[in-house]
Amino acid sequence: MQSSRGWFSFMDDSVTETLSQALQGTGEQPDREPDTEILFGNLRGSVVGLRYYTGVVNKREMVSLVRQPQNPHDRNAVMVANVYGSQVGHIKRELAASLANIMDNNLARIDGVVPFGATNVFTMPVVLSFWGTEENRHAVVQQLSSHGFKLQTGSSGTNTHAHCANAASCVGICLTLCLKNAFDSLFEDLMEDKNGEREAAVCTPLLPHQKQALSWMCVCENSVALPPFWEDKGGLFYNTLTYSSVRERPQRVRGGILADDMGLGKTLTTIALILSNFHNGKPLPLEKCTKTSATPRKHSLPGGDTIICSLSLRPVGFLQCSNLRQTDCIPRLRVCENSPGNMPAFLCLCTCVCVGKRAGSEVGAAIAAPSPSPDDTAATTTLIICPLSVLSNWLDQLEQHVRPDVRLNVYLYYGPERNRDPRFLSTQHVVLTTYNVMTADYSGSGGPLHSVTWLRVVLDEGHVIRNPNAQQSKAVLDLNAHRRWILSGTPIQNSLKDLWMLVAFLRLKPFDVREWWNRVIQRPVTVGDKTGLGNLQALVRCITLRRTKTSRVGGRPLVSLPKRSFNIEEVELTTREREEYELARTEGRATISRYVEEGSVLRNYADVLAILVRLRQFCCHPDLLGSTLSQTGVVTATPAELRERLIERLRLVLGSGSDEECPVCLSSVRLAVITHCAHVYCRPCIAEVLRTEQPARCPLCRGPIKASELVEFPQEVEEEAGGYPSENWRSSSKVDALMSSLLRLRCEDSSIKSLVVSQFTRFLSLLEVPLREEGFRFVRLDGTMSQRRRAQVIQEFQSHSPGSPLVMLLSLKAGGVGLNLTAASHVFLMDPAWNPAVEDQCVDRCHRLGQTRDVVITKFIVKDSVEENMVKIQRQKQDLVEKAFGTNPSKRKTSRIEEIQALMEL
DNA sequence: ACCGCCGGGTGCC
DNA sequence: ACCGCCGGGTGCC
Repeated sequence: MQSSRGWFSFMDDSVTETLSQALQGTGEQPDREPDTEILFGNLRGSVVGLRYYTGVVNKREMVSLVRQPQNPHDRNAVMVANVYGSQVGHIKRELAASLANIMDNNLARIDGVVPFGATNVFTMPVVLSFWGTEENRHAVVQQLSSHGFKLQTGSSGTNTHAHCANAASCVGICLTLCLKNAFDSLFEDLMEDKNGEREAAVCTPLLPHQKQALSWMCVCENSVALPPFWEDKGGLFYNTLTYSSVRERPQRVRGGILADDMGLGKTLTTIALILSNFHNGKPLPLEKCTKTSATPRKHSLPGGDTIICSLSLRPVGFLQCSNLRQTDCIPRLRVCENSPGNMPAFLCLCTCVCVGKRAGSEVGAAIAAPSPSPDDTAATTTLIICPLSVLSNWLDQLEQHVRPDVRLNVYLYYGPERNRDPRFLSTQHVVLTTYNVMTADYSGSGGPLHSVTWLRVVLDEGHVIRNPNAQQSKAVLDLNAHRRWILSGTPIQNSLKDLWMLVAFLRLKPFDVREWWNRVIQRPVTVGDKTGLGNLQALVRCITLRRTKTSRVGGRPLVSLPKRSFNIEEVELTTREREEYELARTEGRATISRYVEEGSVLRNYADVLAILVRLRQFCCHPDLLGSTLSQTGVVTATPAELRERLIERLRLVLGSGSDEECPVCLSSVRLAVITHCAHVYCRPCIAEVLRTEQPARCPLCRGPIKASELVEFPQEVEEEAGGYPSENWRSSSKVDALMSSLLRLRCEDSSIKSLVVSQFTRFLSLLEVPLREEGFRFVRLDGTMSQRRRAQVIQEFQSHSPGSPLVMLLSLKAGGVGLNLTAASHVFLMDPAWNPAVEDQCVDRCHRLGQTRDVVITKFIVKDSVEENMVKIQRQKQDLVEKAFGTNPSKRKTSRIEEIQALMEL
């Protein structure tokens, strides 16, 4: 198995290099980032005053330098500390004077390593490495030499420099593309070293991979294993990366990152964990309800705060606990065989997972508490923090998966009337709240949630805390808990930097301190150091469990989803529509072919795009064009006016919900910006180009571009209010096609729900009219809606009650990846997208765990139109993406022009 | 610190 | 002796 050989050993150099580049990320970097730094050189200095301090270091141990401007003896003082932050000594005065200047002016970052002499009594040597940007190199060298110090610039320094420059130059090409691959590789094979599924023989309603996850989570919570890179060296604990050692056993908080793809049941697994792994590996003791609550188990979404609160304290469910019989140290699930028939799945899970060093055969007392005991047994409550949008999902799942005749106290800490008494909160089994509420309470310090010592804190969608400067991140770090979990389908979104916050939250020593993370992991990986990559992999491996939908457990797919079938339904335009369409197409063709002849397609890209969008809109409904594109006869205008108009036109194109693709990353544009040459990119992608190319040129047309000239698009374009009054409304061939499908479906089986998807939100508005006329209950979900409204709509749609909506009008890109629309089993894609992946993603919202019916996808394509050509191009697209690694920008440029020609049949 | 530095004691060999 | 040399006291910033 590859994993046993080190995960990257099978890759050749170029792949590794690409990977490390990918991991650098693309986001803007506000503060000084290690990514762009180069090594100026090294300098030997000495640490003095050792005898006055307690901090000790090992041979080769890394140390940090800390300025002490307030030192009464010398305002230039530079303190030397070990990995744990204990002071070792000071930098000798003369050198400190020079370093202070460099540090105070941010000219370089200085790393220290004690090469030998670590046991000296009075002074010890230290090798200082100076890192910074090229423009500061001279100043640093100057500053040092003016004090009589000379940097040693070994060959290693220049190598690193060359590597960085090289890496930077090709970063822009495939970044977002290989980012996904890179992260998947990072998490690849993580299962191999995890505990296998323990209970394959037992038929339990937890799916195998969920049992596996539960088992893994229990091990993480109960195990006393050292964090990665630590060794027990006879009483001392030694870190093999920083060479530091400590007397007390280093411990990360028990927990980790459950990074399974969405839809694999992270929520359910977490609920199982809460119920099954309480103190000392025993299940959560729950009192039985004598009478089952007769109150309706329905609750509303967090729409009205007060309603929520009134619902907040209620028995959610039940877990029957049998006596624990623990045989050995293997985690063990036992399942009630005589569970009542109507019990949902997991409720039958009735004993526990227990991990102990070596347990006797007796129940209870004989279970060896993992030593040393990790939990203050006074802590009993699990705090779950999630985005507001999934709050209701947690309530649903708790309700659904916990047996109704047992009392699990779940308190929804939300709304103005929430009970802020920490004593009350700590008597609950589960407290559920949102990041916003938690952050608002905290406001810099304290708050009720920070007054409780939690047994466990669970961060749902934990990637939301990836920005360490965000208030919610700070608040989260300050919570007191014995065990900490991060649930996230996308633990790393943009770059390796994202991982630091998660590591810090898990208190993975010593990486919870940014400096050590940067020095030991992030910088080495960024400059393409293979050892660094290996260390990163080892680190991730030990705190993360990640499976994707395509992962397999024991040779079987993780989840078996219902079948899905895919139809293309060709739509014939009426004679009248055809005439109008051909008119527009002929006109567009003439314009574009002129551009092609002139070789100016890319320079007139905005115009070309507008023509295409117009034709695509026409295929849906002639009224979609609206008055927006009344451009005829190019009146002479100043270049500035022209530019302004082009930008305006593109704004319309993007605002219409059309799915434009970024030429750099070949994915849908994210955080769209437009250059003054009218080409649209993701902001991070073009930022990378601007950073690495001097002078920067537009990747498409090679025209000069400037950061200051980038124009941003509004994230959400506000839709003009008001639907289309039925009087002025007319139908179109495509609308008719949809309506006849919907009517037929309703006739066959009135419980089938459908998603109707379009890129054009205006088209969705048009569709409301016939839906209403035919008496369909429907809801609508698009990007302009507030989170709260979205949640309401989803809840309404997902409901199985008789009057619930049968149709959801969905804008193609609305909603995050977490969207769960399993109530629908039919998907109607009204218009083709540039990027087939976006369509797949959309279909996945109903074709996912929880879907019970076969999913039927229908794509309406107007025959003999631009849409048909788009479908052809979509098929070729996948190839292009796969080849993109080896493709240079100019090649991609030509393929883009070819694409447009193919669309227009030129 | 098995050093360097400081400053007092000392002064041919 | 306004030096050299010796040896004890001393020691981060």
